[in-house]
Amino acid sequence: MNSQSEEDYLKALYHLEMDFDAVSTNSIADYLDMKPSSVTDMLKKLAEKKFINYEKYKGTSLTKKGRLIALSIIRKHRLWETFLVEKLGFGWDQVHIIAEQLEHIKSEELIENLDNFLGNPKYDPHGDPIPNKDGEIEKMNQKLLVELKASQKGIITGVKKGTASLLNYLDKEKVKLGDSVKVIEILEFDGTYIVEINKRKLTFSEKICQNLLLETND
Amino acid sequence: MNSQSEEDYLKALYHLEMDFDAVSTNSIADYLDMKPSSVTDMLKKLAEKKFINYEKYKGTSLTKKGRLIALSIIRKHRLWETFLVEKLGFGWDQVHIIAEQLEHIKSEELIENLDNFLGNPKYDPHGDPIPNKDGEIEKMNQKLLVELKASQKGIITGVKKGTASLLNYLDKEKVKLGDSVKVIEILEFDGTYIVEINKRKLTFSEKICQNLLLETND
DNA sequence: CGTAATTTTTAGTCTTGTCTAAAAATATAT
DNA sequence: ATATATTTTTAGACAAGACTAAAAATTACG
Repeated sequence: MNSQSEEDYLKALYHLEMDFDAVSTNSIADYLDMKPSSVTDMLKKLAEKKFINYEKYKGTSLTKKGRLIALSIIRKHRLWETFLVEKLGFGWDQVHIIAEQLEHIKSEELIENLDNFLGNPKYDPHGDPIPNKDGEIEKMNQKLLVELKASQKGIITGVKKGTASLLNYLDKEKVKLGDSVKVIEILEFDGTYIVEINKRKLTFSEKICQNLLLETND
Repeated sequence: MNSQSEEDYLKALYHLEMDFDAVSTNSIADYLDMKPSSVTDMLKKLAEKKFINYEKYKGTSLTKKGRLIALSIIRKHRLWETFLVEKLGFGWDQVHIIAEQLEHIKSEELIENLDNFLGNPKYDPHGDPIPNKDGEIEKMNQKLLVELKASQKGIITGVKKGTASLLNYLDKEKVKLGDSVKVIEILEFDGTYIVEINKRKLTFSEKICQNLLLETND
């Protein structure tokens, strides 16, 4: 049985691996709001249990075993969020903190029954996909940024043919493939998109949005 | 904010106070399956926080403040049990362990929304009363079926402690908590009760009648 | 290339909540 | 009423998981 703390670390690792290739000790510490020394201690423990590949000073990554545990926590989190919004009438912005607690409840049967009760939803109220009990996540679709509406999210996968120069522009703006994009606002006047990437607000013209490819989940 | 462990102690105190007047250190240790020395440590801490009245070697009792916390945990426990049985299809006997985890989730709003979602139930699936948010427990006119005379009525609220197997029997007979019971006839010879439940006539042995709890209106 | 800055790890401390072993207080029984 | 048994508390240890401060490794820069 894994502790709540171990589960939090594995979940953090999973989320950080989406954004960065090698996950550094400091980035985990930032993410979990803890000191790097505490992180090092836990990484040793998780490596001992074969949940992560860890080499001193070299960063870390989840093993298959570790990833499955992370996905099972994410599954629980997103199912509980769905429950809180769909059944208990919470707003989608209120549920995260409560789900952070509920995700650690230990019972296979509970989560399967909850899943059925909710009608086996594929996405949570934030639009994030819910892993199935084998840790599989529905493959996402590719879309242009211009097809997204406010508050929707995607991951940058590339640019349309013949627009290689766009990549240079993105590079200059420190935007990389794999970066996560969230639409904050779309200006009605000229179709300009205001988006958030890596915690920074950026403004994209309509032309850019017509050429930027994203992976989304619907 | 109280720790899970503190909450477990307060809940134990509450249950033990029902059965015994003075709650001894050893009885708490037995109840929680811990060593008496650990209990002493925690009692000091709880006394410090004014949750209990504690005098060395003299036993302990809940303060008003402590009792309210205990009741709020019991409220959560029983609401979650109701949810698990009514909504997720768990059996009566499976829900206790899961509810022991769920009862420690911190969120006032969660429990109020859950209460409403469940239709503000007054009794949990075991027939135990659910305290309201002010810690008040509806005084029950709880009787055993065997105390009723012919033509009297009641609502099934549960079974006596230690007779969980009776629940299975009732289940098999399609009798649920909340069902209304009317005594049709009591056989003088062996005390067998003939009752009507859901428009069906059923026969209960005297032993069953001695263990079946009902809510009556007198 | 070598020094400075940054990142990561080590070493040692602290808190919470448990334990064991032994001492102290209380209860029981002749 | 005193010796014995039981209960309760104290004292000290330990594990988990966090922290601080300092050392070591890595990275970045002039």
